[in-house]
Amino acid sequence: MQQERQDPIPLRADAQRNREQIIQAARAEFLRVGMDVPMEEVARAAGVGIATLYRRFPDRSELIKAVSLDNMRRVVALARRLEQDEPDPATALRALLRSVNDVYLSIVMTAVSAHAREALKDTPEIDEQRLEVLTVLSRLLRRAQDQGAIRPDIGAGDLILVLAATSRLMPITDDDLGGTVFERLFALTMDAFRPAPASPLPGRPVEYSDVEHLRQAGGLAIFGR
Amino acid sequence: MQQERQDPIPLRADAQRNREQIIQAARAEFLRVGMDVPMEEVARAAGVGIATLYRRFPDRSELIKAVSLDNMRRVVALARRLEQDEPDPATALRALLRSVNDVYLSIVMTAVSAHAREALKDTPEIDEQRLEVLTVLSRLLRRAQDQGAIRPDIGAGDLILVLAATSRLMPITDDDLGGTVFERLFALTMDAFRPAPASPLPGRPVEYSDVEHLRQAGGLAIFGR
DNA sequence: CGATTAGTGGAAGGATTTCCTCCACTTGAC
DNA sequence: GTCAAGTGGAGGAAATCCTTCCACTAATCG
Repeated sequence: MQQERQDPIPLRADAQRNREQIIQAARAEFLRVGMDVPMEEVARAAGVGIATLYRRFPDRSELIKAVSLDNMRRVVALARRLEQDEPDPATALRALLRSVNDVYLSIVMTAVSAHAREALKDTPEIDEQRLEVLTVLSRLLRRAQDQGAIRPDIGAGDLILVLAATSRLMPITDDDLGGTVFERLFALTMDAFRPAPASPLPGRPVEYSDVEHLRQAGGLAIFGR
Repeated sequence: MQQERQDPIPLRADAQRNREQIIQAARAEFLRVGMDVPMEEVARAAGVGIATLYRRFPDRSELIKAVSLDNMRRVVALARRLEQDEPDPATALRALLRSVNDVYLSIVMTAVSAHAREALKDTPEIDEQRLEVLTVLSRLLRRAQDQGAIRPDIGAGDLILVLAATSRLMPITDDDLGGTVFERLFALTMDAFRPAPASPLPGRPVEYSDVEHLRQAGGLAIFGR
């Protein structure tokens, strides 16, 4: 489960460390700039040379694939763990959404960026895992709504789109202020979902299929480019 | 006030029309892609040739300047009108925030993008107008809080950052679904600001100076690049 | 500790994107 | 109808980005 590959020549210790640093840096840069961030910026952020990056990931597609899979696995693991261990659906949902960026990367970014779509074209595992996350998310949402902890007039699509927007507020540096600000804004955003809404929302709850539809039409700025 | 310049040779009718189309298209592309969007994409979106764009705006800086000024003027006009005509501060504030993108472009984007900072370096009017918008925004917020219409534990900076994130949800095409979805998500976001918060927010209210500070540190993803 | 070989960084050439100018053609204004 | 302002798009210059190559470094193993 936790194993890396079948059993190719294991990486040397330093190479393994670099590989992980690259994935982590790439993830951050993808979120900060986009999936079209220059490879050299990724290398610099990871503190390695450009050649090291290319040796490990022969082209951008491979890097995107590795980052996406790594991210997906983390989200799915978290989602499963939460659904199993946390009896209160509202708490579980909030904890899941708390890793906004993972969820955003998992559900939206891998489905939106042209680079990502190309890179992940022949990787069905991605779609499976995305579906898994979506399923858990929807289930938690419904249960939280059933027991009155979340306003009833929203759908999973609403949640995802708000998340997608909020992910832009993720702190990049280790700056203290940045961390605090994110905590505040996340809490603030969550407050929008509490029950007894101030006013009914226009239209009907947005589902994930609507998000898909919007993406195909390039309907929202967040799907730009 | 409404006059275009001192009195250079007035543009021919079709040229004037094209100029306006270009500004409008550039604004949309800036929001969709960023201030580094290729000039040709702007031209295409405006339905004009690349040469026409360059004839009207000799380089990117001029275009950014024109778009920013146009946008600023609209926001300032709206802000003044609202403060004068709308007695209820909460309603006025909401109406102002309703043009998320104008406000976002005015306050954040012109202060963040490297291109924009370079282009607007010697245009003090921009800073004046931004200050004007900020002043009205802060005043409306405080008044709305004083009369209990908005939760007391937020500052203008919180508002601006949430706006900045929400602007990513702006509809791009004329798609009906996109419009509705934006309305929903805007209403949802506003609901986060209603009084009697579910839980107190961590930290202290974020002011605009904090936003500036964060920008300089590149502290949030939204300031990326 | 020394040999071996996977691993590394950065320079550099090639490919691609983007900028911007030029000019033959079109169209509004008078 | 004249003509100057205006237009589109081709194409060269410039910048950006991708990728390879190779001399050098440092884990690993005996």
